[in-house]
Amino acid sequence: MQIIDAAVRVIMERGLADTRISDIAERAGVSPALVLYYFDSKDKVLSEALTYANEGFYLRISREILRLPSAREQLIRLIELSTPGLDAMDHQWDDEYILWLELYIRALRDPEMAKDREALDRRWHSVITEIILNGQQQKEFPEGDPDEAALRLRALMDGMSILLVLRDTDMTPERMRDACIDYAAHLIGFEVPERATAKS
Amino acid sequence: MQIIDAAVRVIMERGLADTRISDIAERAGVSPALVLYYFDSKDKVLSEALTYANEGFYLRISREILRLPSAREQLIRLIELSTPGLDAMDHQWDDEYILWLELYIRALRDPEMAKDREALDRRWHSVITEIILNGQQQKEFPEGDPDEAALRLRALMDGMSILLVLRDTDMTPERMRDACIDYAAHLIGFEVPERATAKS
Amino acid sequence: MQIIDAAVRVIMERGLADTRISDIAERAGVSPALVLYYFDSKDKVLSEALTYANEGFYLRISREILRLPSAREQLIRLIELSTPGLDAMDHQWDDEYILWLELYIRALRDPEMAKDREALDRRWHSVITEIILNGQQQKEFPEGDPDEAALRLRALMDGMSILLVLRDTDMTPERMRDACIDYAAHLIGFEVPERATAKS
Amino acid sequence: MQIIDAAVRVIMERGLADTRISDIAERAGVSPALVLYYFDSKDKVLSEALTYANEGFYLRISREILRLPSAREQLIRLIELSTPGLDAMDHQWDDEYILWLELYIRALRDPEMAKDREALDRRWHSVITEIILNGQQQKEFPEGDPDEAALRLRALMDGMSILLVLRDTDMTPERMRDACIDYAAHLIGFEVPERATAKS
DNA sequence: TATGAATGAGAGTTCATTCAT
DNA sequence: GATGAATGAACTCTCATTCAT
Repeated sequence: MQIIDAAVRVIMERGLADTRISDIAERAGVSPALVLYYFDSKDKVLSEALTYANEGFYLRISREILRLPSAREQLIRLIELSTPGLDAMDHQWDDEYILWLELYIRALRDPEMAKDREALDRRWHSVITEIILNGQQQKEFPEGDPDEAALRLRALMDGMSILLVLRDTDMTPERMRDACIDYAAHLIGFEVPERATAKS
Repeated sequence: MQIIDAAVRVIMERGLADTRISDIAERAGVSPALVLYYFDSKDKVLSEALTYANEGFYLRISREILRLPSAREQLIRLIELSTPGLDAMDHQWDDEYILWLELYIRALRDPEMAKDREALDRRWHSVITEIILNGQQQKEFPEGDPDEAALRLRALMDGMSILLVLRDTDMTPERMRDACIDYAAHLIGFEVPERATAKS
Repeated sequence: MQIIDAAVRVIMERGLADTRISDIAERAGVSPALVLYYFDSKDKVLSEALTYANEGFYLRISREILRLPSAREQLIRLIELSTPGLDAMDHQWDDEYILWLELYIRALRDPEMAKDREALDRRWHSVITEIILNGQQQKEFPEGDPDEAALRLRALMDGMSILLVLRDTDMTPERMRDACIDYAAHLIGFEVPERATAKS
Repeated sequence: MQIIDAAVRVIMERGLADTRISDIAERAGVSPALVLYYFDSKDKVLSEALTYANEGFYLRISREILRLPSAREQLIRLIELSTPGLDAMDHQWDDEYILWLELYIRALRDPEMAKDREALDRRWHSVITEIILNGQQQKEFPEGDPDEAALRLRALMDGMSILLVLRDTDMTPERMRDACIDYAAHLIGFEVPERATAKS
């Protein structure tokens, strides 16, 4: 929706804490009162915006990954799509990871948000375990604990994404991609393709 | 100082965005006006509190690590000390990682904070590279790129710390410790000690 | 009408000052916009509701009183019907006196309402004086000033009704009835019937 | 205090429901924020203003009455002082009865206020019963139930005060005074002094 | 007739900051 | 140093009212 979209943009720009209802309204081209007409309170707008954005992220990734034939390719593509600033085509979402960070911070104190956070993380987690499990069943990957692998891989991806959205001078999208692919290969037990390592 | 200490506590409890000058004053047992008498503005109090806390974290870790004889032990201890909730002795600092998160969020939009963040991260980074370099020079570790290893290890530690302070149901301090030690061993090339892997 | 009825109920429950158009609409099962379609403004709805309710009170009382043969019985019945909570049969109107109070308050500052208030009071006053006059003409009552008697009796009834709707612990419907009948008897000069005094 | 005083005036003028914090602030010559600095919320200001005003009323009356030698004179003076607009000397308090009305209305729905209302009424009630009891003990008045007399007298005074503050065309301060004195004489059993009846 | 969408005008409240003492 | 008093600037939220459909 128009308002939720505006909210997502504003949160990315100003941060959750500095987002005012009037910012969202202005961005959406409506009056502040209308924002509260649809969502009953500021908190509700922000919550819905956050979950909506994560929903979108999840859908975008799932859709593209399901097309790929092998589990290894799926995993690599998932890493690439999760790497802010890697794909030249759609830079609109480079800073989407900021929303995750904001969600995390808010989840620290807001129990409602904590539940949302856990649910979203769990879904994200199962996207990864599904791929691994699939690869193991197709004998593409060796035996192993998919949950442990996914947990570790997710954590590395998280830690690196943070550095990227922070524009850390030492971190680049390529470095993140390569590190994550290497780690995934190590954890799950598959060969790193040539191209990826070449750039590192 | 009394006020800065109070500020750190309050930020941990309420979050950066929800911390009021009066909260800090109340915690420190002084009047709100006095807080602004010493620090000229709210932003200054918060900044100083954040860097002060990180300073403390850095000192506490450095001090303990320098005592240890081997690089491997230093690295493992560094990981353990960085793992929220692992050491039973001093739970006061379990949630200190929250401060890093808050600092990251603020660094996204506040250039001043961004500089502080980069400086602190750089110092933290060099603590790790120093250990690795040392180990390599002592022939304890094989040759390798200490920067790349440190960057990757730091990212995994960050990603896992987040889950711990978020009280994620799937994550435990032991899991974090083991995963990070495994990863460090893999990246740098040393043997994982028995005890650590046993619990994983 | 449906909307006016709803308005009366809502005013009794929430008070004049806290009654919102949307409350009335909700109670009437229509949209807030429709309320303003029929009545042009919030003030108009409230005014009409107030006068409508008083109209109803007046009609209910007049109808029942005119059936009674003697002036004394009429007066006693009028007192009983005006006593909140006395008649077990129709408790729906127990708190109707609240509407008078609200009307009084509003009449303090709203000249339009002040006129309505005076008109309603005047009609109520003449209901009483008519009864007294009638009784005097029928030689049922001795000579006297019906206006003075009515004014005084009304005031006592008002003062006691307030305590009843306030659920004052010292006041009961029976106490009010007996006191008012006693006073009427004293003012106008008739005998208090046995039953009434027995309970006092 | 300055602010409470201002609040009392504003409530008298605008009514409880229409009194804004900014009205009170303006009247007191301070900023709206200061009003909330001393009283934590609008409700608190209004409550305190109401009880403070009633307190003042009670004190003013008590002080003057205690000087008088006989119970009858005390009672008559109490009635006179309670009659809005009667005493030419201090017209500042003529409309103070408005505050009681507002308090009553609010007490209908606000349990906190309901308690205050009952307490204030009870104190007012005992002022009257004390006088009656005293008169009976001094053999100035015959035997009788002081509570019943006080309840009835209070109700008449209330009912008539309302008409006076409403500026009802039929009601005058003198009429109220005479009616109340007559009623008191009748209830308690004393002689009405010449002067009072002369004017009626 | 009936309504959902939309808005403008406030209102209370919060809070960093200033200043006299 | 230290504080209470005081304020201005926001900001969220409420609500009567309007209007297109």
